[in-house]
Amino acid sequence: MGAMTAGLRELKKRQTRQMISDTATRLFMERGFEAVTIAEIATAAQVAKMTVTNYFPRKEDLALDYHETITTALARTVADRPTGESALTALRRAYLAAVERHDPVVGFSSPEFARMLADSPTLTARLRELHDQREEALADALTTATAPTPEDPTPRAAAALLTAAHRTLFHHVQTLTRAGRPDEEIATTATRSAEKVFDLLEPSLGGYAVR
Amino acid sequence: MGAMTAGLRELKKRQTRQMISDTATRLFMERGFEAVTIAEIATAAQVAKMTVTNYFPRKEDLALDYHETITTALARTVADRPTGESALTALRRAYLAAVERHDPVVGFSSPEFARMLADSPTLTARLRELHDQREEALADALTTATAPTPEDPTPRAAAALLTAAHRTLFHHVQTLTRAGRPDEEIATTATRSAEKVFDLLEPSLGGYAVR
DNA sequence: ACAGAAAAATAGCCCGAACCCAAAATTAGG
DNA sequence: CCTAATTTTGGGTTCGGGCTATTTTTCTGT
Repeated sequence: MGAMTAGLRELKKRQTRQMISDTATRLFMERGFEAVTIAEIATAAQVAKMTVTNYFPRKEDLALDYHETITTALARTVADRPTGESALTALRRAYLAAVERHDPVVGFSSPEFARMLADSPTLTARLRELHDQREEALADALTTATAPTPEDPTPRAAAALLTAAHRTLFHHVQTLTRAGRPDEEIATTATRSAEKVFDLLEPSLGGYAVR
Repeated sequence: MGAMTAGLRELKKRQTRQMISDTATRLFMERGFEAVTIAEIATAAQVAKMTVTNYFPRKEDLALDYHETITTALARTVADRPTGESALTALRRAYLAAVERHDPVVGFSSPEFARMLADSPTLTARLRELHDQREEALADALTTATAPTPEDPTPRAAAALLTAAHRTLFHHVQTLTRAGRPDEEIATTATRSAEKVFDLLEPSLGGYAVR
C-alpha cells in the first residue's frame, strides 16, 4: 500500500495513466476539448475506452490533472504561516513566490493550453468547481486558525475574499497568456496587480488570523 | 414583436413554457434533479420531448428560470446608486432590502427547493456559472463607473470581492433554509451576518466608486 | 517454481442529454 | 378561405457516463 513499493503493478499503472493523460492533452490542444471523444483518446493511447474512464472518471480530469495542488495550496499556506504573520500576508507572500517561479497553480501555462481552457465551457465549469473547493478548504483552515463562534460568518467571508483575489489574478495571468505575452512580462504585470489587490484587502484583513 | 401583443400565439407560448417549467420543478422537488429525465417531464406535461428542450436548451434552465434577475441585479444596483453613495453602500442597502422582502435572489426558497439545489451537482455548477456572470456584469458596471486605466485590476478585484460577499451570504441563507428555519429567523440572522460582512469590507472599499 | 489470489484491462452493453432534420399541426394576415 | 410563418412533433444520431462479466497480468504463499 505504501508509496515506496516499486512494484511492477504500480509502475505500469503510473505509466498507463501518464500515457493516457499526455495523449488526451495533446489531442485537446490540437483540436479543442469538446471536439475530442473519449473513444478517440482510447484508440490513440492504445487502450480500451473503459480504461480511460477508469483512471479519469470525468473527461475534464484528463485536462486538469493537478486538482489536488490547486485545492489545497491556499489552506496549507495559511496553516503553515510563521508566527506573527496574518493570513493575508502569508497568501500574498505565497502568491508572489508562485509568480516568480511561473507556477501553473497561479495560471502560467502554454498559450495553447490557456486557449483550450477558455474555449471549453466544460473545463471552465470544472475550474470554477476547483476554485470553490479551494475556498472551502481555506475556510476550514481559517476556522481552525481563529476558532470563532459557530455562527460567525467571518471565516467563510474572509476565505471568499482571499480566494476571490487569487481567482482574479489567475484569470489575469490566463488572459495575458492567451494574448501571447512572454512569461517574464506576465510575471512582472502579475506582481504589480497582486500588490494592488492585496494592498486593497490590507485595511480589511490585515489584522485577521494573525498567528 | 412587442410584449403588448396579446396574440394567441404568444399567449399559448407563455402557457406552454410555464406549464413545462412548473411540471419540471414539481418532479425535481419530488424525486431530485438528476433522477428525472427530460422524457418524463415531456410526458407529464403532455408535450413532445423536443418541445421541452426547445424552450429550455439545458436541463438546468428548467429549475433555474430566473437567471436574468440574478446576473443583472448587482450591476443595476451600482449603476442606479444615488449621488455620494459608494458601490459598497449601495450593495449593502440592496442586500438588506432583499432580505427584508425574503427575495429568492438572496437565497430564500422552500426547504425542498434548497435541498434539490444542494443535492444536484449539475445545479450547483449552474449556480456557480450564474454567480460568475453576475461578477462579470458588476465588473463592467464598476469599470464604467470609475473609468480606470485599461490594465488596472481594481474593478475586477472589487467586483470579485463584492460578489464574494453576496455569494457567501447566499449560501448562508440556503444552509439555514435546508435546516428548516423559518424565513423570519433566517432574515434576522442574514441581516446580522450581512452587517458583519459589509463592515469587514468597509475599510477596503468604503471609498471606492463613490458617485 | 507454480498454482491460486488479487488486481487491472477489456469488450460490449444500456441510458440520458444534446443536437439535428423533415414533416405535421397551428396561427396570423391578406 | 387560403397561404405563409411559426410551433410542435417524431424519429434519428452522437457522446459521456455507468455497469457487468470475462480475460489478462501481476503478486503471494506454499
